Amino acid sequence: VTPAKQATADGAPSKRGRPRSVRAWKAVLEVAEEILETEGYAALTVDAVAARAGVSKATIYRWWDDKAAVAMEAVLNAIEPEIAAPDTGSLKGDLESQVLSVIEMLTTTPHGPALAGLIAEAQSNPTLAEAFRERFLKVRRTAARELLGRAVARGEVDPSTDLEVAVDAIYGPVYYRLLLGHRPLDERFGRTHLALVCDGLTARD
Amino acid sequence: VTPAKQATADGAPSKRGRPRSVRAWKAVLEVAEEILETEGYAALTVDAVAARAGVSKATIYRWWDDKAAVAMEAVLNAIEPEIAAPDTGSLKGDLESQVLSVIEMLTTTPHGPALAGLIAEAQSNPTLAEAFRERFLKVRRTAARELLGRAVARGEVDPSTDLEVAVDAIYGPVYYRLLLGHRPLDERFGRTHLALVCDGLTARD
Amino acid sequence: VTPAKQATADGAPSKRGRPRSVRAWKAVLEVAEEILETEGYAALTVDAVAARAGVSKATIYRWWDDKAAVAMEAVLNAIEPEIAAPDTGSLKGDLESQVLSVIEMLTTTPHGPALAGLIAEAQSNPTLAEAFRERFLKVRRTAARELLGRAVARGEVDPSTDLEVAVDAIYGPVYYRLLLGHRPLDERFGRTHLALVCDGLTARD
Amino acid sequence: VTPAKQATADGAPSKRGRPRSVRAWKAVLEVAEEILETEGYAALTVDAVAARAGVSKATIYRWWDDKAAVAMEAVLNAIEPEIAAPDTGSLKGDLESQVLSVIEMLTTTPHGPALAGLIAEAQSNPTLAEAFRERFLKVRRTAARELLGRAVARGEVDPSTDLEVAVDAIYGPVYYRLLLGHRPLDERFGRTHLALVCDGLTARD
DNA sequence: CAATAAACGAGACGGTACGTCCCGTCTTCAG
DNA sequence: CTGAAGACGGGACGTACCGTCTCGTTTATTG
Repeated sequence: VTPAKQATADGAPSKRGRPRSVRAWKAVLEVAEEILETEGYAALTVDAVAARAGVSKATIYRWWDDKAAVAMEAVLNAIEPEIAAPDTGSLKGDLESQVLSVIEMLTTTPHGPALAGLIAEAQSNPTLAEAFRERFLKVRRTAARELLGRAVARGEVDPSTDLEVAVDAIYGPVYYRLLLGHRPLDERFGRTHLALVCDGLTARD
Repeated sequence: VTPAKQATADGAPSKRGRPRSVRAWKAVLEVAEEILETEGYAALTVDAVAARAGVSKATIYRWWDDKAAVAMEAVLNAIEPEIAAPDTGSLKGDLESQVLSVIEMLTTTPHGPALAGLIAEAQSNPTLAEAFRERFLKVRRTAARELLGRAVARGEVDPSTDLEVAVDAIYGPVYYRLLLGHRPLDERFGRTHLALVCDGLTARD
Repeated sequence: VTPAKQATADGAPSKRGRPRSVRAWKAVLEVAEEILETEGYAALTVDAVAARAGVSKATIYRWWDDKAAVAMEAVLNAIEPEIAAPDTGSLKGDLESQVLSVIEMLTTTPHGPALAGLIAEAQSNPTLAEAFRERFLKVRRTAARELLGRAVARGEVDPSTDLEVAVDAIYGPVYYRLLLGHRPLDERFGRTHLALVCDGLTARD
Repeated sequence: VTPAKQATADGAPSKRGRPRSVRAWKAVLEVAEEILETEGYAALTVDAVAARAGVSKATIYRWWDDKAAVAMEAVLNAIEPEIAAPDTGSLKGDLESQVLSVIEMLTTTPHGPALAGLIAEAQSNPTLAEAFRERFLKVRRTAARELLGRAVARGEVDPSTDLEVAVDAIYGPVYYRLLLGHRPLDERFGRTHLALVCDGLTARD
């Protein structure tokens, strides 16, 4: 994970001057994550983060555009590594392996509400929206596309299938339930949903 | 559409004193809609609505719980009637008839961003979330369920299919694209998406 | 004393809407005066005034342009009535009566440092400077001019004397000592100084 | 003019290590003077001086206690030499020679506002106040006292006159007009004012 | 001629106050 | 008794300087 602002335009940190404080950087993200997890996105204020982290507001605004940027980095920092997509030998196995673990992350950890808060914020913050797509969505959609690519190679899925639309079919309903909350987002839903998607994807032969 | 608050606790309007101003009620909703459509949810402030509508803030808060309630009613007021779901004789026809018109509404009118703003707000406002589900989602999901019911009756769809999950499969990707914006939400997407869902729903026989 | 900002442009308070809170108005000025007297001008912050007065910052900024305006009104509120200028029958008597009491006010009360702080602030705040001249200086200089007018009428002072310059001769050295602090501003100084000025003013016949 | 801080505690500059940069010292004072003259005391920030002078803030704070010290040295650097007090043979002549040139300096050069800013700052900075008295006021008051001493020697002024009070009578009104701005500080005022003071000082015989 | 020591530029840091904005509530008067 | 007007307390926002603190980089003097 890289910070939202770089010391220099080309992305390489400046070698001159006092180096960025790693302590401050870590403290900000830890506190932000903690607030997000315990009190939710609405309770995340820059003043609170600064106070709890023992950091000045100026330092926060030096490195992040606004509180949304802090929130996103805090969330990504806590989540990112877990994009596992093992090859189980079948489309259904691959899908369940990946999607059920995403659902578990969204519901059994505090990251689900945090991500929802981020997506909410993104509705009125184009910069955050773009960053979210680039740094969160992209890797996950790519992973899903790879999984689908394997299924195409195996002959399970018709090669003419639009994989972007397929990825939407897989993840759309998951985020739909996360954000709208009309029905529980649980394993049972995940399995039923994936069965339906699988049928759709493999029915083309 | 009924206002969020009733005049008295028992739901019956008071008979004494000055009657409520219909002018104020309409003006508030019109101005709110106008702001939502031209400047977006973030620019919708209660002060602005009150000033432009020539209405006092107290009046707004007398009728609505908070600005989110005003926003929701304004949006619903502008959208609601259009839940058409004609019987075209086939699942695919019914789905396209309904979903493509929803997509058109979300993208060619200013209601899409307004709804997205509302959903965003709902992430930190449980009351709004519940009201949104009850007053916006419910009717649309019911309409979709009816359409699916007809397909079951026709024998196109297996009776054991979980229709709630099917509705998620239909609408989830649409709102996913609306809220995340990673890909265009257009007719082309709608048709491809619905073809996939149709295959999934009809593959069970 | 009138507030720095009026409810309406013509100076008359608006009759519509919630009236200005007298409690808030008084609390702000009392707290400001208290801080000025105990901790000095530099310690006077809008946040501190708001917090101690139980008033929101918005309320302060609604009625005063900036903290300088609050400070000035607080100081004037505490000082103003005391512009006594009794007719003692002689120029020297009149001068001592007025100037020695001004010196006493400037040195034995906390108003001296407060006024010095105000004059300091006025160096970089033209609005405050103008208000200070209008609401503090003017009345005092007018009182001094009247006193000199009586001396002219009595024949003690030559009628051709420029009274504005005479007022400067009287008060200039007092504020000079107040602001520069190179020598004590005390009664002894006042008497010696006034004797010199008197000689100058009465030497013209 | 000597800098506010010395290299070592005993006042002797260290002989080891890199010597102080004369370039930096000059650049700081030049930039400070320039800002004072063009934008005023309020616009004088240490960051701005450092940036424009191509000097680090640390260097500024190594040589001066705070920005007030920089400002004072910059002002003194620009003004100091001109304390001329020629013997014209009469009190009035000497006074006009000295005071009118001071008034000219205060009004036709940018030093007047700069000095006013310094005096303002001194109200909340005792160190600056003391330094200002020692390094600016003292020499000028001494020069005035010498001028008065000659008048006493000549028999124009009574020997019992308190010369400190006389100096206040001479310069008090000048700084009073500079700082309060209620009336123009011009040559006309200077001549009228000095005539009055002269009358007072020579009326005692 | 290296080693050493101090001053240098750059610029990040904690801190504090600023003035603005919006929320949801409260208080008056007019109809 | 409602409604417009508009002031209120609260609290977050993002900005601006302050004076301090690292860094890596000169630049003289010392050994």
